[in-house]
Amino acid sequence: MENINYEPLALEEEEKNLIREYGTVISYPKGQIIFAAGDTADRIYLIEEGFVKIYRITADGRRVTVGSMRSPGELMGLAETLYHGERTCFAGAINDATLVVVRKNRFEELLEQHPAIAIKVAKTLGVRMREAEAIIHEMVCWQVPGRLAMLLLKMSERAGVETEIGTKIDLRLTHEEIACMIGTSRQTVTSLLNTFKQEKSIVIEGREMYIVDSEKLNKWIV
Amino acid sequence: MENINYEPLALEEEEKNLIREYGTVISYPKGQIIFAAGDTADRIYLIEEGFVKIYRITADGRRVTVGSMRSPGELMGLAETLYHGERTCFAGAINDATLVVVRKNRFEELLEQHPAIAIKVAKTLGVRMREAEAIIHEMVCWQVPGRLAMLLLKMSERAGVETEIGTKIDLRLTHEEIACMIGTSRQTVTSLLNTFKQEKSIVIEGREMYIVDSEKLNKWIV
DNA sequence: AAAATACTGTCATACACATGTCAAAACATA
DNA sequence: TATGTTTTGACATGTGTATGACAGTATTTT
Repeated sequence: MENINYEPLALEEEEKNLIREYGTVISYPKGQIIFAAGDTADRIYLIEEGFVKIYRITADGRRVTVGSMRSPGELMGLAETLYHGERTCFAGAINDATLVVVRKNRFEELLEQHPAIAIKVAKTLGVRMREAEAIIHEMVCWQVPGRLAMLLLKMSERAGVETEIGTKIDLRLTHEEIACMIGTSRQTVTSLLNTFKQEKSIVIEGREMYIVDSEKLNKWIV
Repeated sequence: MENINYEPLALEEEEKNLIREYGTVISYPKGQIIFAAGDTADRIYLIEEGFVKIYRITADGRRVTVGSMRSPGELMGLAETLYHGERTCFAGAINDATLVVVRKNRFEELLEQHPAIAIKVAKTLGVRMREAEAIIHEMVCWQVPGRLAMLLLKMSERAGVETEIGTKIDLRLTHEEIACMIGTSRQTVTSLLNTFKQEKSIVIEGREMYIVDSEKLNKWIV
């Protein structure tokens, strides 16, 4: 198995400071929608705290999480702001979140005055492209168990906290939400998580989850 | 149905000329591999003539076309060259192709000296991100007939030539290749194309294909 | 603390599509 | 033109996973 791993291209502290200078801080409570499809894409965001999911809603009301999840330190809302002018997806705070918001014209000034940031933005989008391509690849080639195992591993890497029991993922996602991320049904997620629990590769306590045996999870990824 | 359409963000003629100055022209015959997974990503390409497909190969030898197809006037090979240093996918000439090749360090000079190009590159990647997200969305939500219909419509838009019969798509793709693009099996493509042929939304002559009724095709896209 | 809501577990049924196989047709090469 | 190779067409079988339904269990809200 290819285990390509693009650690999210981190911004340098000085780059973040530049962005902070150009923007203002806003807080969003858990569950709040940060932007919605159809909104004018006139601003970009730097995540200071919290996790954000990017998703679409289909004509028949189904949710699909495209492009996984954005973590603290990452920029978001770049693509449409740079080009299209209108959001094509939703962004929602998975938990309480603090973001730096930079308005489009300010952001453009920033890019023009600091070409290094423009290049960084291009690099970031490059990495995300590859991530998105990897997801397409997974959707086509892997079955649901593999996709779920991969999601858990990715989440533990990005949002995991080491504990005695194992890596704790404290995102409090419902099975429904997980299903949207990997393109399957809620019931399938339920039964697969139980399978993983039985083979002792994960431990679930309430809605907290611990990855205890990533090797075993890896075996599901064909 | 949402019919988001990101026409590939075209480069201005003067921008292309700049890129041409920084690179050299190379021709590839039909079928030739332009770069392969694992290659060092030390150059980017501007397509002058011909179409190029971007694909991956799985551990078990299956091909998956991620991110559709690149057309004349488009840049390719950006993402990894900007960041990662190693190709994660293959690029193959669908038909005879002519490309301008720019080596990485020359490209970086170009970006630094012409911030407008850097911003354009970021925009291009932004558009492709959205395209990739749209594909993920389609993979999750749509069934195979819808995905095939959409592929045909996209191809007619990007590589189509108007004729008396209808829009001609002269890419000479095999059913196998089409299957890789939409994540299905060769047999399913064969039988679906026959269905489309019977309902007279497409006409097939040899390996040339004509879209004669895009409305009917659109109906397959749920 | 009670009531309402949202989430999880489990089953039975259905079906879209993969897979395997084989023959016919088209294409490429000698 | 003849011959090997690739592509297409057709069908029969198998399976992963969706869907729906309902009971039990957590979480919120009142």
